[in-house]
Amino acid sequence: MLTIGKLAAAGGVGVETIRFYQRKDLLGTPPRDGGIRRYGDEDLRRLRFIRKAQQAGFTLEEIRELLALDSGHDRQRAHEMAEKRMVKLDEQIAELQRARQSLQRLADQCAEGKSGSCPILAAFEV
Amino acid sequence: MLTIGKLAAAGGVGVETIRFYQRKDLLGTPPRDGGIRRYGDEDLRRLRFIRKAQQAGFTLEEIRELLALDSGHDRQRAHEMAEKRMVKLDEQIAELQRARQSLQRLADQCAEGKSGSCPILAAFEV
DNA sequence: GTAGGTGCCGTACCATAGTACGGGATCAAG
DNA sequence: CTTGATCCCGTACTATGGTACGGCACCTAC
Repeated sequence: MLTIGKLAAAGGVGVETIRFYQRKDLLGTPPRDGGIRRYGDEDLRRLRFIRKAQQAGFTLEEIRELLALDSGHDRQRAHEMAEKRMVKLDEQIAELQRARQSLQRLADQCAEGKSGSCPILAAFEV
Repeated sequence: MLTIGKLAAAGGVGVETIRFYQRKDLLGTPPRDGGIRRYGDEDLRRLRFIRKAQQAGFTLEEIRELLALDSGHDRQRAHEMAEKRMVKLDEQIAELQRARQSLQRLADQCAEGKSGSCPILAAFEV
Protein backbone atom coordinates (compact mmCIF):
# COMPACT_ATOMS: atom_id res chain seq x y z
CA MET A 1 0.00 0.00 0.00
CA LEU A 2 1.46 3.28 -1.16
CA THR A 3 1.20 6.78 0.23
CA ILE A 4 0.55 9.60 -2.19
CA GLY A 5 4.24 10.43 -2.29
CA LYS A 6 5.27 6.87 -3.19
CA LEU A 7 2.56 6.62 -5.81
CA ALA A 8 3.68 9.89 -7.37
CA ALA A 9 7.31 8.77 -7.41
CA ALA A 10 6.37 5.40 -8.91
CA GLY A 11 4.36 7.13 -11.62
CA GLY A 12 7.00 9.73 -12.29
CA VAL A 13 4.80 12.68 -11.39
CA GLY A 14 4.54 15.11 -8.50
CA VAL A 15 2.28 14.72 -5.50
CA GLU A 16 0.26 17.71 -6.59
CA THR A 17 -0.41 16.06 -9.92
CA ILE A 18 -2.01 13.07 -8.19
CA ARG A 19 -4.25 15.36 -6.22
CA PHE A 20 -5.06 17.23 -9.42
CA TYR A 21 -6.05 13.98 -11.16
CA GLN A 22 -8.26 13.10 -8.23
CA ARG A 23 -10.05 16.41 -8.51
CA LYS A 24 -10.56 15.66 -12.20
CA ASP A 25 -11.91 12.17 -11.43
CA LEU A 26 -9.08 10.45 -13.25
CA LEU A 27 -8.07 8.73 -10.07
CA GLY A 28 -10.38 7.81 -7.23
CA THR A 29 -9.83 8.87 -3.67
CA PRO A 30 -8.73 5.67 -1.94
CA PRO A 31 -9.51 4.37 1.53
CA ARG A 32 -7.84 6.18 4.39
CA ASP A 33 -5.63 4.76 7.03
CA GLY A 34 -5.83 7.25 9.85
CA GLY A 35 -6.51 10.13 7.50
CA ILE A 36 -3.77 9.14 5.10
CA ARG A 37 -4.72 7.88 1.66
CA ARG A 38 -3.43 4.43 0.75
CA TYR A 39 -3.02 3.46 -2.87
CA GLY A 40 -2.73 0.04 -4.47
CA ASP A 41 -1.40 -1.41 -7.71
CA GLU A 42 -4.62 -0.59 -9.51
CA ASP A 43 -4.04 3.10 -8.86
CA LEU A 44 -0.50 2.88 -10.15
CA ARG A 45 -1.72 1.13 -13.29
CA ARG A 46 -4.29 3.86 -13.84
CA LEU A 47 -1.68 6.54 -13.29
CA ARG A 48 0.67 4.97 -15.79
CA PHE A 49 -2.19 4.61 -18.23
CA ILE A 50 -2.95 8.31 -17.93
CA ARG A 51 0.63 9.22 -18.86
CA LYS A 52 0.66 6.81 -21.80
CA ALA A 53 -2.68 8.04 -23.05
CA GLN A 54 -1.46 11.62 -22.82
CA GLN A 55 1.49 10.65 -24.94
CA ALA A 56 -1.00 9.23 -27.41
CA GLY A 57 -2.53 12.69 -27.61
CA PHE A 58 -5.66 12.22 -25.55
CA THR A 59 -6.77 15.11 -23.37
CA LEU A 60 -7.42 14.44 -19.70
CA GLU A 61 -11.11 14.71 -20.42
CA GLU A 62 -10.91 11.95 -23.00
CA ILE A 63 -8.79 9.85 -20.70
CA ARG A 64 -11.44 10.18 -18.04
CA GLU A 65 -13.92 8.71 -20.51
CA LEU A 66 -11.55 5.92 -21.54
CA LEU A 67 -11.05 4.94 -17.92
CA ALA A 68 -14.79 4.84 -17.40
CA LEU A 69 -15.18 2.65 -20.50
CA ASP A 70 -12.54 0.21 -19.31
CA SER A 71 -14.72 -1.15 -16.57
CA GLY A 72 -17.85 -0.95 -18.71
CA HIS A 73 -18.89 -2.84 -21.79
CA ASP A 74 -18.71 -0.23 -24.48
CA ARG A 75 -16.05 -1.83 -26.61
CA GLN A 76 -17.50 -0.07 -29.63
CA ARG A 77 -17.02 3.35 -28.13
CA ALA A 78 -13.44 2.69 -27.11
CA HIS A 79 -12.62 1.53 -30.59
CA GLU A 80 -14.28 4.63 -31.99
CA MET A 81 -12.27 6.92 -29.74
CA ALA A 82 -9.03 5.26 -30.73
CA GLU A 83 -9.88 5.58 -34.42
CA LYS A 84 -10.88 9.20 -34.05
CA ARG A 85 -7.68 10.00 -32.22
CA MET A 86 -5.65 8.26 -34.89
CA VAL A 87 -7.24 10.40 -37.59
CA LYS A 88 -6.34 13.46 -35.55
CA LEU A 89 -2.80 12.20 -35.06
CA ASP A 90 -2.42 11.64 -38.79
CA GLU A 91 -3.58 15.19 -39.41
CA GLN A 92 -1.16 16.52 -36.83
CA ILE A 93 1.71 14.55 -38.31
CA ALA A 94 0.92 15.86 -41.78
CA GLU A 95 0.75 19.41 -40.45
CA LEU A 96 4.09 19.11 -38.69
CA GLN A 97 5.60 17.75 -41.86
CA ARG A 98 4.30 20.73 -43.80
CA ALA A 99 5.72 23.00 -41.11
CA ARG A 100 9.05 21.29 -41.45
CA GLN A 101 9.07 21.98 -45.17
CA SER A 102 8.43 25.68 -44.59
CA LEU A 103 11.24 25.79 -42.11
CA GLN A 104 13.58 24.03 -44.45
CA ARG A 105 12.88 26.77 -46.96
CA LEU A 106 13.54 29.41 -44.32
CA ALA A 107 16.80 27.75 -43.34
CA ASP A 108 17.88 27.39 -46.95
CA GLN A 109 17.23 31.04 -47.66
CA CYS A 110 19.15 32.04 -44.57
CA ALA A 111 22.09 29.87 -45.57
CA GLU A 112 22.22 31.10 -49.14
CA GLY A 113 23.43 34.65 -48.74
CA LYS A 114 26.57 35.45 -46.88
CA SER A 115 25.67 38.63 -45.04
CA GLY A 116 22.83 41.00 -44.40
CA SER A 117 19.50 40.02 -42.98
CA CYS A 118 17.68 36.88 -43.95
CA PRO A 119 14.31 37.65 -45.52
CA ILE A 120 12.39 35.88 -42.81
CA LEU A 121 9.00 37.34 -43.59
CA ALA A 122 9.47 36.56 -47.27
CA ALA A 123 10.43 32.98 -46.47
CA PHE A 124 6.94 32.23 -45.22
CA GLU A 125 5.14 34.05 -47.97
CA VAL A 126 2.76 32.39 -50.41
CA MET B 1 -4.56 52.23 -44.89
CA LEU B 2 -6.51 49.74 -42.81
CA THR B 3 -8.36 50.08 -39.55
CA ILE B 4 -7.84 47.41 -36.94
CA GLY B 5 -11.05 45.67 -38.01
CA LYS B 6 -10.01 45.48 -41.66
CA LEU B 7 -6.54 44.27 -40.75
CA ALA B 8 -8.01 41.57 -38.56
CA ALA B 9 -10.38 40.46 -41.30
CA ALA B 10 -7.57 40.44 -43.88
CA GLY B 11 -5.42 38.33 -41.60
CA GLY B 12 -8.22 35.99 -40.66
CA VAL B 13 -8.11 36.79 -36.97
CA GLY B 14 -10.24 38.76 -34.51
CA VAL B 15 -9.72 42.36 -33.54
CA GLU B 16 -8.81 41.32 -30.02
CA THR B 17 -6.08 39.10 -31.39
CA ILE B 18 -4.43 42.07 -33.09
CA ARG B 19 -4.49 44.01 -29.87
CA PHE B 20 -3.13 40.97 -28.07
CA TYR B 21 -0.23 40.75 -30.54
CA GLN B 22 0.50 44.42 -30.01
CA ARG B 23 0.70 43.92 -26.28
CA LYS B 24 3.13 41.07 -26.95
CA ASP B 25 5.23 43.26 -29.27
CA LEU B 26 4.57 41.08 -32.27
CA LEU B 27 2.95 43.97 -34.05
CA GLY B 28 3.81 47.61 -33.52
CA THR B 29 1.30 50.25 -32.64
CA PRO B 30 0.93 52.23 -35.85
CA PRO B 31 0.48 55.97 -36.36
CA ARG B 32 -2.86 57.37 -35.40
CA ASP B 33 -5.24 59.27 -37.53
CA GLY B 34 -7.36 61.14 -35.04
CA GLY B 35 -6.92 58.50 -32.36
CA ILE B 36 -7.60 55.64 -34.77
CA ARG B 37 -4.76 53.30 -35.64
CA ARG B 38 -3.99 52.95 -39.32
CA TYR B 39 -2.25 49.86 -40.61
CA GLY B 40 -0.35 49.32 -43.85
CA ASP B 41 0.70 46.37 -45.97
CA GLU B 42 3.73 45.77 -43.82
CA ASP B 43 1.50 45.10 -40.83
CA LEU B 44 -0.58 42.67 -42.84
CA ARG B 45 2.55 40.87 -43.99
CA ARG B 46 3.75 40.60 -40.40
CA LEU B 47 0.35 39.33 -39.28
CA ARG B 48 0.32 36.65 -41.97
CA PHE B 49 3.86 35.70 -41.04
CA ILE B 50 2.83 35.24 -37.44
CA ARG B 51 0.11 32.79 -38.44
CA LYS B 52 2.44 30.84 -40.73
CA ALA B 53 5.16 30.72 -38.12
CA GLN B 54 2.65 29.45 -35.58
CA GLN B 55 1.75 26.69 -38.00
CA ALA B 56 5.47 25.93 -38.20
CA GLY B 57 5.39 25.33 -34.47
CA PHE B 58 7.02 28.50 -33.20
CA THR B 59 5.70 30.01 -30.00
CA LEU B 60 4.71 33.67 -30.03
CA GLU B 61 7.83 34.40 -28.04
CA GLU B 62 10.03 32.86 -30.71
CA ILE B 63 8.11 34.63 -33.43
CA ARG B 64 8.78 37.90 -31.67
CA GLU B 65 12.46 37.14 -31.92
CA LEU B 66 12.24 36.10 -35.57
CA LEU B 67 10.51 39.34 -36.43
CA ALA B 68 13.22 41.30 -34.67
CA LEU B 69 15.88 39.39 -36.59
CA ASP B 70 14.23 40.08 -39.92
CA SER B 71 15.15 43.72 -39.87
CA GLY B 72 18.54 43.02 -38.35
CA HIS B 73 21.59 41.27 -39.68
CA ASP B 74 21.67 38.12 -37.64
CA ARG B 75 21.30 35.68 -40.45
CA GLN B 76 23.17 33.11 -38.38
CA ARG B 77 20.73 33.27 -35.54
CA ALA B 78 17.70 32.95 -37.80
CA HIS B 79 19.19 29.89 -39.40
CA GLU B 80 19.94 28.48 -35.99
CA MET B 81 16.37 28.99 -34.81
CA ALA B 82 14.99 27.28 -37.88
CA GLU B 83 17.31 24.32 -37.41
CA LYS B 84 16.47 24.04 -33.74
CA ARG B 85 12.78 24.14 -34.46
CA MET B 86 13.18 21.48 -37.13
CA VAL B 87 14.86 19.16 -34.66
CA LYS B 88 11.97 19.72 -32.29
CA LEU B 89 9.49 19.09 -35.07
CA ASP B 90 11.22 15.83 -35.95
CA GLU B 91 11.00 14.75 -32.35
CA GLN B 92 7.34 15.67 -32.21
CA ILE B 93 6.63 13.78 -35.40
CA ALA B 94 8.39 10.69 -34.08
CA GLU B 95 6.47 10.92 -30.84
CA LEU B 96 3.14 11.20 -32.60
CA GLN B 97 4.03 8.22 -34.72
CA ARG B 98 4.80 6.20 -31.61
CA ALA B 99 1.47 7.34 -30.16
CA ARG B 100 -0.27 6.19 -33.29
CA GLN B 101 1.24 2.73 -32.90
CA SER B 102 -0.02 2.46 -29.34
CA LEU B 103 -3.45 3.49 -30.47
CA GLN B 104 -3.45 0.98 -33.27
CA ARG B 105 -2.79 -1.66 -30.67
CA LEU B 106 -5.63 -0.36 -28.55
CA ALA B 107 -7.99 -0.34 -31.53
CA ASP B 108 -6.95 -3.84 -32.58
CA GLN B 109 -7.55 -5.22 -29.11
CA CYS B 110 -10.95 -3.56 -29.00
CA ALA B 111 -11.88 -4.99 -32.38
CA GLU B 112 -10.78 -8.52 -31.59
CA GLY B 113 -13.33 -9.64 -29.07
CA LYS B 114 -17.03 -9.49 -29.74
CA SER B 115 -18.44 -8.37 -26.44
CA GLY B 116 -17.48 -7.37 -22.94
CA SER B 117 -15.17 -4.55 -22.09
CA CYS B 118 -12.02 -3.79 -24.00
CA PRO B 119 -8.95 -4.04 -21.77
CA ILE B 120 -8.05 -0.41 -22.26
CA LEU B 121 -5.62 -0.14 -19.41
CA ALA B 122 -3.91 -3.31 -20.54
CA ALA B 123 -3.62 -2.03 -24.09
CA PHE B 124 -1.19 0.68 -23.03
CA GLU B 125 0.85 -1.54 -20.77
CA VAL B 126 4.54 -2.29 -21.29
C1' DG C 1 -28.07 65.59 -36.49
C1' DT C 2 -28.59 61.40 -34.66
C1' DA C 3 -28.24 56.16 -34.58
C1' DG C 4 -25.44 52.30 -35.22
C1' DG C 5 -21.15 50.49 -36.07
C1' DT C 6 -16.22 50.88 -35.04
C1' DG C 7 -12.40 52.08 -32.39
C1' DC C 8 -9.92 52.76 -27.83
C1' DC C 9 -8.51 51.23 -23.27
C1' DG C 10 -7.94 48.51 -19.22
C1' DT C 11 -9.23 44.61 -16.95
C1' DA C 12 -11.14 40.19 -16.38
C1' DC C 13 -12.04 35.71 -17.97
C1' DC C 14 -11.55 31.00 -20.72
C1' DA C 15 -9.33 26.23 -21.35
C1' DT C 16 -5.48 23.09 -20.49
C1' DA C 17 -2.38 20.96 -17.43
C1' DG C 18 -0.47 21.48 -13.86
C1' DT C 19 2.50 23.94 -9.68
C1' DA C 20 2.90 26.46 -5.38
C1' DC C 21 1.63 27.91 -0.78
C1' DG C 22 -0.01 28.37 3.94
C1' DG C 23 -1.43 26.21 7.97
C1' DG C 24 -2.31 22.46 10.43
C1' DA C 25 -2.09 17.11 11.50
C1' DT C 26 0.44 13.00 11.68
C1' DC C 27 4.14 9.64 11.18
C1' DA C 28 8.92 7.64 11.67
C1' DA C 29 13.57 7.95 13.53
C1' DG C 30 16.83 9.11 16.86
C1' DC D 1 9.62 13.06 23.01
C1' DT D 2 11.08 16.07 19.85
C1' DT D 3 12.44 17.03 15.07
C1' DG D 4 11.82 16.69 10.35
C1' DA D 5 9.52 14.60 6.64
C1' DT D 6 5.16 13.68 4.81
C1' DC D 7 0.31 14.20 4.59
C1' DC D 8 -4.14 16.88 4.51
C1' DC D 9 -7.07 20.70 2.54
C1' DG D 10 -8.35 24.73 0.12
C1' DT D 11 -6.98 28.38 -2.56
C1' DA D 12 -4.15 30.90 -5.60
C1' DC D 13 -0.87 31.23 -9.15
C1' DT D 14 1.81 29.86 -13.66
C1' DA D 15 2.16 29.67 -18.86
C1' DT D 16 0.06 29.83 -23.49
C1' DG D 17 -2.94 31.92 -26.71
C1' DG D 18 -6.34 34.11 -26.91
C1' DT D 19 -11.66 36.01 -25.93
C1' DA D 20 -14.99 39.00 -23.65
C1' DC D 21 -16.72 43.12 -21.30
C1' DG D 22 -17.77 47.80 -19.92
C1' DG D 23 -17.55 52.50 -20.72
C1' DC D 24 -16.47 56.03 -23.57
C1' DA D 25 -15.13 58.45 -28.07
C1' DC D 26 -15.56 58.94 -32.80
C1' DC D 27 -17.07 58.29 -37.63
C1' DT D 28 -20.25 57.39 -41.32
C1' DA D 29 -24.64 57.12 -43.61
C1' DC D 30 -29.27 58.26 -43.74
